[in-house]
Amino acid sequence: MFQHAAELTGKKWSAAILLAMQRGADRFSEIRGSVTGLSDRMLAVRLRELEEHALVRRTVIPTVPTTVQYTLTPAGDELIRILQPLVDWAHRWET
Amino acid sequence: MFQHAAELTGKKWSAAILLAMQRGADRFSEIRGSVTGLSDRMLAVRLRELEEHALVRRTVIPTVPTTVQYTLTPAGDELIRILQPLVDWAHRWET
DNA sequence: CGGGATCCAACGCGATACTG
DNA sequence: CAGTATCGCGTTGGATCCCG
Repeated sequence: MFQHAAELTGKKWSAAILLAMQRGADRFSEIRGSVTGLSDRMLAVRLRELEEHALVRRTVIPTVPTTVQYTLTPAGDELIRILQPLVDWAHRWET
Repeated sequence: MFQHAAELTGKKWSAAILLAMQRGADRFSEIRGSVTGLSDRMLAVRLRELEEHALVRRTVIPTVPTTVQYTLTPAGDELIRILQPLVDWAHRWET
């Protein structure tokens, strides 16, 4: 059901995180830095959800200290493009 | 912010209600009847939210007993059309 | 750097019962 | 017909502290 997609993207920060990733943020601290008000915990929780739903892929890079890279999967990439009209809609009708 | 739109449509039943209205349901009991599992309370709550956000207009018709008509505003109508690609996306990627 | 663990207040929403 | 009132519990999400 589409309900899942709507509830997932409707959750606080989810869409903001995806949009940040689309803008090029691919590391934990980059995403957190580009979304104002987002806490460590919520970012971690959301990333796990997005990963479970196969919208985001998590890649550990064995450097010291280890860095982790997050990339959009094809499904995630397509979703974020679909979300764009919604962003435009919000601007058009906002009070 | 578009966050509001995402959170609003992400709430349980919201999108289902809008879709029911697009399919022609314009009275309280019609909407409730066309969305399986939807309770009186949740429909009333959602309709109030949607009305506050100017996606739905509420019109009281002074008959006996009084009937109430719900119609999509231009904003609501546009939103529901924007939501359609999301529905398609969900079908395409669902596991 | 990239998180996990815990605690807790606020919210979401289903069930039930009642109303003009 | 078109709602409102109340209860009760599960879920969310912010704060804080800790870790490899």
